[in-house]
Amino acid sequence: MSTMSRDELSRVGLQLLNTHGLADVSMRRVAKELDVAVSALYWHVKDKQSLLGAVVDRLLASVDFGPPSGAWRTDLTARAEQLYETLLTTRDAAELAASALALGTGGEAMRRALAEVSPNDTTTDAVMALLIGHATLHQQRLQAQAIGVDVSGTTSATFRQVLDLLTKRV
Amino acid sequence: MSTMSRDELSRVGLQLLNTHGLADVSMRRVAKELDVAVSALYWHVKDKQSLLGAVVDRLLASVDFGPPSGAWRTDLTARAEQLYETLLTTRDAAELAASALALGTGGEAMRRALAEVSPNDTTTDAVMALLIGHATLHQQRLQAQAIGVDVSGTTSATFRQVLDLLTKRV
DNA sequence: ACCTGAACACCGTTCAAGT
DNA sequence: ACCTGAACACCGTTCAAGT
Repeated sequence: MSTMSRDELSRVGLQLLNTHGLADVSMRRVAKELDVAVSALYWHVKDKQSLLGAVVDRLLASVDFGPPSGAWRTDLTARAEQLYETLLTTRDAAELAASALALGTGGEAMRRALAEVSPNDTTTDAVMALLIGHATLHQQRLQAQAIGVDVSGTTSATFRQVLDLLTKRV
Repeated sequence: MSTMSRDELSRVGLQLLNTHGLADVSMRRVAKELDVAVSALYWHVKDKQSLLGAVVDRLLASVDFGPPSGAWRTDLTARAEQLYETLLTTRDAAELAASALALGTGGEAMRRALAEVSPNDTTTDAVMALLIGHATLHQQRLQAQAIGVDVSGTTSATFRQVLDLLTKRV
């Protein structure tokens, strides 16, 4: 009677991600939140990676890109920055997305959104890599600053600078 | 009498990484390999992340860069490709390095090696991001191909192409 | 079709106690 | 200084059994 579904699982998963971080998005935690047995989850979802993939997809679905303007450089930059912001804004989202992408269990919407306004595949790949890589590295700054630690010698360029370098405008 | 040391731990860790993958580099597994109690490890190492950081550092120490030639584009490309190869050659190395870099627990040698031959910080940051991002995404291809699954719509550009795009040669 | 309960084989970390 | 043993609080996954 709990109307449990794959969609419901990813909702709870995303909520746990936001409030407690990736470490707390466990099968047991999600089950507890839904007040069901852990084993019940496996009826709706293949395994944990598949659940995490659904969480990434739900997160990406919340990003609203709007229609392309026609100027690819503008569109690509705008979309990349929107995605970058989402990855940094949501707790542990960069790590989550990276792993989903690496395992092929989610996050395809990201690549699709970029490919739609990209002039060619190589550029799409480059922006994807930059996005994932820079977001991953940015974590260190946040982490370090939070503890009040020396931050010199770590990633300092903004995503925008790096993106401009790639699209040849600097 | 077992000559256990921080260095020894990272040696065993790297060996486990190569032979069994990241999932098997656990405190308990390393302890078993050394034939000591798990708790003994905590005398030599703060926690698991610190052990993994030491493993990354050991891996990077095995890369031999050679002195700079003077032409930054050549040097930067060469070093980036060497690092890229290392990340792809060693099992789960991309994921491991990404997490160590993100948490600030290891991998600084990577950034140092690139900065040494890079014209400016923004370029260093860009190459770092590309390196981590592209290596992460590349995993999907390997994973997918291993299971004989459709690989279209995934990262297809080589690291070299993407790197050339960044250093403006295409 | 959908869910429970119990079990299996693991985790990281702490800490008193030993030598 | 360095290590053991035991405990604590967790994991993901499977599977017979229930409704």
